[in-house]
Amino acid sequence: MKTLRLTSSDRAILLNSRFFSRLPRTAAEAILEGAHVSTHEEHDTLFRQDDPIDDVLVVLSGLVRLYRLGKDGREADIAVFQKGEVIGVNTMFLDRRATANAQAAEPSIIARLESRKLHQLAAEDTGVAQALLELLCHHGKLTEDCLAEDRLLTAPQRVANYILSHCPIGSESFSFRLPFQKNVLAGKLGLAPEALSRAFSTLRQSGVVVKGRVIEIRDRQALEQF
Amino acid sequence: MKTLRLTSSDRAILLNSRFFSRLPRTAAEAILEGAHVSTHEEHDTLFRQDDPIDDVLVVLSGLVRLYRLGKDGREADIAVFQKGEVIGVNTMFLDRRATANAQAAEPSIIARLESRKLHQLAAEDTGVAQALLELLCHHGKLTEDCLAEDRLLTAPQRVANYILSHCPIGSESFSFRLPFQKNVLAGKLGLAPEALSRAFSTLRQSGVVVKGRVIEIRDRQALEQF
DNA sequence: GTCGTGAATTGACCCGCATCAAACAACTTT
DNA sequence: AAAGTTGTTTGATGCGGGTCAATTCACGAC
Repeated sequence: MKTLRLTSSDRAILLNSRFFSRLPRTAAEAILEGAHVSTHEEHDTLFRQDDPIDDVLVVLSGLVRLYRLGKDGREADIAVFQKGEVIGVNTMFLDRRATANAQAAEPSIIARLESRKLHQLAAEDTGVAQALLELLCHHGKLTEDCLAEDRLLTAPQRVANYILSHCPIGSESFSFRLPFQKNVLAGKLGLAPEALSRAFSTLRQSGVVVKGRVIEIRDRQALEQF
Repeated sequence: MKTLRLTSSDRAILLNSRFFSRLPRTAAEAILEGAHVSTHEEHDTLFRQDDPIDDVLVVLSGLVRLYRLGKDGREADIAVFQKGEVIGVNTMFLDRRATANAQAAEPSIIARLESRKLHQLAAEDTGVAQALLELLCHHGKLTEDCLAEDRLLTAPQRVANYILSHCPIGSESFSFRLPFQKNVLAGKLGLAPEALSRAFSTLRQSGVVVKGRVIEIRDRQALEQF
């Protein structure tokens, strides 16, 4: 891993991200001031549970998995972050210690923002605070969704849900490419890879065709009522 | 359900709550201005998923269960709120629609704060925003904890965890009274009531004695390593 | 105290998914 | 083309916990 300054394309990615685009421009600039960039290989650990955290991370490219460890060493994914998503805001307002482990799930480029500075800006500028509030609410909702899905849905239902969430409204049949390995998807859905595979083959009878990373949906209705 | 103004003891409960105590005093006063109170019987519904929400709720007494419904009518608890806890902040910064159902799990008294006003105060006063940020981070962490527990721990382990979280540090044996029905605890832990019961009887061999709502712990060590 | 009602427990059974092992497939490497 | 390497699928098996039914228990009303 090496640390660099931001390139102009890095800046562009950041400024277009969901979070930055809600930030007052001056604040966005101020935060970018102290930003650095690091590159990581697959399986690199970005931080570990209970580590003291001084930076907020933003994924510029690649994929980051956030997970907790059980006593027996098993891993439970809490969240998966893609390009433009922000990691570690929670930490900033708690005790500054990570509540989970973060690991690159593919080769990744990560922007690191000083959380002290961001925290301070939030204390000075309600626009910044507002953006953070929206970000946290959004994260919170995703986690809640996840929890509810775990408790209410079977494996094929979760997968059907995931597929539908990638389906443009109105279209009856369509196809898309998984944004990451099935491995990672399984973790995100709280499944073992084998269970994901079996779920896909169950869904075949509802018009889901899987070819490598490409998912094709032939009958949206059937999926919805699964 | 009937709606009233705040009594002075209501005010006291609010001002001592985790959230209000972090609020600038003037802001706290301002919010209390427009506050109302409602009383509810057990099983009363406070709001339903997708309902438009105009108030943030604070539990003055009793207990509120937040849950989602599955297609088949099964319920999955997202969170349980006790005295002094705040419900519906997420909603305020999203699309103002409830992401879950809320129901009184026992006879309850609820304070209702105008979320418009709170939102506005947050936009004017970074102190208010700060308090909200901390609140959201805290909620977020609890939900994450829940998700991780669901995925990593068996029923007896979750129960052991719950018990330990109520154990004052340092004491080797102690006892406490469950703050709500086992029913509710089961839901909170993502278990059927029967599973909770079985978990308790599994833990008996580790020195846990259950008498009605009172839990007695004889051997903390044994619990921790479960 | 007795009674009655809802909560909690226990037993029997079954389903979903984790786990382990092995076969396959898609890519690299040589 | 052959041999790894890594990701994915398939099969066999076992455990955890959900569900249904039947008691038993706890607690408030009387």
